[in-house]
Amino acid sequence: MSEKPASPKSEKILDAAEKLFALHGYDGVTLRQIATTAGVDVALANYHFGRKLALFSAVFERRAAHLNEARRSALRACQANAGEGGPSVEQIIEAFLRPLELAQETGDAGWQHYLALVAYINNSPYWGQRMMSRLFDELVLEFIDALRQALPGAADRDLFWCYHNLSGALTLTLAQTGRIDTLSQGKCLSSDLQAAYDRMIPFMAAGFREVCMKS
Amino acid sequence: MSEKPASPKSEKILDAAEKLFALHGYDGVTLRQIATTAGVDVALANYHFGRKLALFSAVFERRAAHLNEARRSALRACQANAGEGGPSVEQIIEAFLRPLELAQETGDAGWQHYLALVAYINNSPYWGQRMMSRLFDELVLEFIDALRQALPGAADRDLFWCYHNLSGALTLTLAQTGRIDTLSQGKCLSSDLQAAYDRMIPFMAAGFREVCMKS
DNA sequence: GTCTATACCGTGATAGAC
DNA sequence: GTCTATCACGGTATAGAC
Repeated sequence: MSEKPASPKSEKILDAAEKLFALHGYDGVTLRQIATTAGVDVALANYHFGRKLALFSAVFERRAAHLNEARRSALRACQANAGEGGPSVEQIIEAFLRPLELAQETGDAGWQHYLALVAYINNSPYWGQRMMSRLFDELVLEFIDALRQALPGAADRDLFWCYHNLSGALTLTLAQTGRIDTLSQGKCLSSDLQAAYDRMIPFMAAGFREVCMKS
Repeated sequence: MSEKPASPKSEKILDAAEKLFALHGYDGVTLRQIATTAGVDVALANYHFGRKLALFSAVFERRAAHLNEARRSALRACQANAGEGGPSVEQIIEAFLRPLELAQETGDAGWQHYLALVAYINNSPYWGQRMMSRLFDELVLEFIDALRQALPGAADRDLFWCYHNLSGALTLTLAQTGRIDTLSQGKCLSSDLQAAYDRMIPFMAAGFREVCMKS
């Protein structure tokens, strides 16, 4: 699972780029800032990764397989535990979300930055279509298949739009913008992922049922 | 409602900036691109608006009052139509969403770009907290008050987190990234806002009820 | 008051010397 | 692997035309 880094410094570069791209977006970050943050020379990023865009892609790809694996095994586990009818909508959504919470609970700040970067990319009219599908569609379609089974008779269009709602709420959560902190005057905190997921799971499950089972 | 433009060309600049900022974000756009798109000289943006950041703010502010007014009167209207108990969760959410649909149906592409820009800002860890609250919190809190009334006994924290889910789904919708087009293999289209809102309203209403009325 | 032409100077990505 | 040079492009100020 853990590929050995090409070099210690190239990992530092990826870490720095991950953090800065997540916060400021692709164009909001310079290679110089990345190099400074990583404590290396400006040209080293170029040496290891080539052009800026390739570095961006490398950051995006670095943790994608890990993430997909964690989600896939959570889905498999809940499918194995479920009876003949398969897992419930709640269980499937939980399998989709909880691995993200765990990733951010490891204390590895890198995961938090990575997920904020995914949020940035997913919500971008420019990058969203360009970069998400290749790495994530296959697994997302597995989840949607599972949901289709849990929601007999659901129309595909309804399923996809419901997934869109889930994806949007999740994206805003991962971005951790701090907006809910202000809006709620401190009653809720962007950084409190457990509170977010605890409510997202029943919320989304009820939404899926309402829209997909109205028949 | 329609303030007269400071000059014909300054409106062109705002239109161009709105479109480009929405697509590429603040740092992804140069003043030269904006000027070229607007068909004016580079220095004119500076003359009318000052620094780049001030132009960005001007774009963000230009349509905010219109949008808030449209939403506020939709809320007032559904409150007036409702009986003693006040409007339902569905009606409140509809009042929150439908004005956006209408704005984009006027054929004015500017509104579409503007709403995509709001999506960009709302989802940005950098701009989200910095720019959303001043213009939008007051009205959002009115909506949350209405929801609190429609969901008796709801805890504030639950209400805010549910609003966060609604806001996230809406944000991804407004960004119109085209991702759902690919994921669904054309069964759903980002540009089909009516399809999105038709499902968002029952979806979100069911989610609010599930989380806020579990008592 | 509105707008254009142009110049300034810092900073960016990237390539080539070491 | 690292240091440094290159050269284009960025935001912005100024001068003056209409």
